Amino acid sequence: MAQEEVHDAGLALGLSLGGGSSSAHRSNNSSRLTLWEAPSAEPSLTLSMPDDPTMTGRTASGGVSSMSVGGAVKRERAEEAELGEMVSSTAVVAAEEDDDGSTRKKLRLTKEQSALLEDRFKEHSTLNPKQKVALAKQLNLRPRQVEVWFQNRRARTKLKQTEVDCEFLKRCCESLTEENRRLQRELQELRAIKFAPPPPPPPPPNNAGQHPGTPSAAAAPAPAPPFYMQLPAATLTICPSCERLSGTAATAAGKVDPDRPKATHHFFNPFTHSAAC
DNA sequence: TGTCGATCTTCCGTTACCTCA
DNA sequence: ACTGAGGTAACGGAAGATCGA
Repeated sequence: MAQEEVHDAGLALGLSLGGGSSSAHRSNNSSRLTLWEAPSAEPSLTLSMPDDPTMTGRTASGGVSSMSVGGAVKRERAEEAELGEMVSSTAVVAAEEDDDGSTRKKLRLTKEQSALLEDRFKEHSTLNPKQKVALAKQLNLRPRQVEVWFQNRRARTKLKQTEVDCEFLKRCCESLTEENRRLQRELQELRAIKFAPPPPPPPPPNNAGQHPGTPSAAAAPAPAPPFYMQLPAATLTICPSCERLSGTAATAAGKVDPDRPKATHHFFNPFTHSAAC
């Protein structure tokens, strides 16, 4: 891929002076200077190897080179600058240079890091920049890594949900197919009755109630309602804003059976995942 | 007030690394 | 020891939103 094309050939070097001093550097908005309070009282010197993908385009002065490689990377540079290169060596596995300088070593998050990220994700699936930086600081990771983790986590959640929805639709489809077959059979039977010769004399009373045209009706138990009918279908309406089916219309009309459970279930629409409704 | 460019955020598809059976 | 599959960190690009000139 072209990712190596943007790697700064130079050795990225972040230098911060300790003793509680503040360092000033440029954020990604080059017209703005931000002050950063050094997190450590100790003088620190952080070196990153040239092929570290997260250091793309950074100049040796810790600023941002003129090479434009996309908003996310530029943003990350600024965020890292704000963090003052506080990332520990344990977090940065991706720094070994290969012979051709084209490797992309991969960080493996620790259990503690994953657990904390999961906790935060449960609270909110997105992070604002402040939260991101704070969390990165807490985890001893780069903000970009936290950001990427949340992106991938959202993608995994979505994929999982898609699988669940797919399974649900499959069952709906099977149920509808079976129901269709049943109705077709019933239709054929009704047609047969309509065009059949006059019925024989009425059957004995113990057979009362059995349909003359359905000899198997008494023997066969009543079929279970199809899968889709187990849903409160009568209360389903399509929400115009999100195209989901919902159960509000019948409820609003006051025609809902009080014994029936409230139709709070959001019928699945595979094409919209909006939670706005 | 409308337009334009820069920037940011998120999503998506993909790549590449790592682990494990 | 080798290998293929699966998981996932990381990437680049597109689209949409926001902001200042």
